[in-house]
Amino acid sequence: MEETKKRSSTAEGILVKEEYKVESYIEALGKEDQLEHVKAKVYALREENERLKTLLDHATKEYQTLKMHIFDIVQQDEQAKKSVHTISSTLHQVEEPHDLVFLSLGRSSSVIRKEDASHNSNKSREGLDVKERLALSLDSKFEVLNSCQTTETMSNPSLGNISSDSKEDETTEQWTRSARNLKTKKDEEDDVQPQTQSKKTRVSVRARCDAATMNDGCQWRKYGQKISKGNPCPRAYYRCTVGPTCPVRKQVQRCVEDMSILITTYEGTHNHPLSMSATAMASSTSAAASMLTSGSTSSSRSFPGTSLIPNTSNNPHSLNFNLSDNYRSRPQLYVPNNSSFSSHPTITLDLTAPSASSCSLYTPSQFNKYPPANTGFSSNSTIPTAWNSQLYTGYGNNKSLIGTGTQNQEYTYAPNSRNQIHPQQPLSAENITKAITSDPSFRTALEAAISTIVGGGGVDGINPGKQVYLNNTTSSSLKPDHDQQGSLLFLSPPS
DNA sequence: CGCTTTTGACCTGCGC
DNA sequence: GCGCAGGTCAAAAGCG
Repeated sequence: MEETKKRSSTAEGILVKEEYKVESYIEALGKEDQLEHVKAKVYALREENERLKTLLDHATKEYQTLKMHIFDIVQQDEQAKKSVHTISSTLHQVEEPHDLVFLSLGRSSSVIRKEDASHNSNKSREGLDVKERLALSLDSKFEVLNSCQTTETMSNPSLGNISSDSKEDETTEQWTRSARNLKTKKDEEDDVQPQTQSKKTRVSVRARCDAATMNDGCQWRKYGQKISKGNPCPRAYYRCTVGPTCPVRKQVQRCVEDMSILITTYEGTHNHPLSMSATAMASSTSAAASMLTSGSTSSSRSFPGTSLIPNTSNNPHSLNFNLSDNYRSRPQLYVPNNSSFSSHPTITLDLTAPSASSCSLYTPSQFNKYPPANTGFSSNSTIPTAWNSQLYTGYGNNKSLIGTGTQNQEYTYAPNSRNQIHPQQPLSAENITKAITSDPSFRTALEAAISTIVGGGGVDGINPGKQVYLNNTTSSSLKPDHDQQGSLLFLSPPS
């Protein structure tokens, strides 16, 4: 910026000198026929001067705007940390709260402006001349349960008791034990071991793909294939072959409802460096898995969860998704509690959901009721094209879900015309928020997603000049229309 | 020849 | 204990 200013002032000085020289020259010659020619030259020089001034002004404005955005991001990053405490304190005040976590990513100028009135963090954005914005927000909303919810909650020890970490830990442990249905002592010992835990936690990615498998940047070797019940399409089992001892495996199966949808389930932790594209996928899935594991276990206990990224590497390129028009759709996170997930908590990133202005939640019975949608994720795609994903996580018998969409109106809940809540959530907002805010890999993934969007100027529909906001706020709301509590991880779509 | 894929057998967990 | 389903193993086949 300073350099630009210097160059501009230098140019101005040169112009003034040249003007002076020319005028002197005219005087000396005294030739009228040359006067017009020289005047035109001077005029042209003045115009050039004006253009340079305009350029300088523009550059200065852009510089100020960028400064504001950096400030915004830093501010919201701080608020993200504060929100954990806010959520915690709110939970202490509200008995059996109904929690709602928002996580938005996408161009969302209108969304942001609508919520500006209630979100302090957005105040600084007022008056900014921004045509397009990328918004990444992390909001938490809490709801007081109605009587039905309370009954439901009381029947399930894993719900509601989130007023303190210790209580949460205790109830989560109770629920976990219940879900495991009196597992053996050996299993309990395994729970302490991170690797075992990570092995049990899975991240599933639903995406449209014509090829047999998604090209996620890793090398895989097929080691088995099975026809699973209820799906005529065989399920293929792959093992990571990048590292000789890499324990990561994935299952690939076509969706029975829509054969164009490929469901890829990852399990395990890479113990070797990954390519950038593989790291992108690994980080996103790892982050999702970390969320799941953070929400399902004691906060005092830490384990890596299903980390698909190498243990030893940083992942600055995580979530390196290619974006198409589908990026306008919000990623959706689901917590299915199918019985099949009881021993394998699974998060599903659904990259097939269409763009939606409101959100829906899904029960496991609705798990397959996805409407056809275009994600642009094809056999040629290296990475899913958009944060157009839905994330399911599943625990035991507690049917729950985190998600958004429009597909299932009967589950629609929209306190803000876009929010919905779903019954029987084993994950509390506190857990999710904790997980998100405390998990560096998730932050890394989101940040990388943003940088990808911003940096990927050539991607379809993406304006390289768009700006990014991190929005992390907390608010409260009542949701009396729902009879069960739930958590919603909401990645709002761009407007 | 080496690697990958295929495929039937085997193992394990869970529900009845 | 039995049957079922999911998951894994490993030998055989295929491929470049």
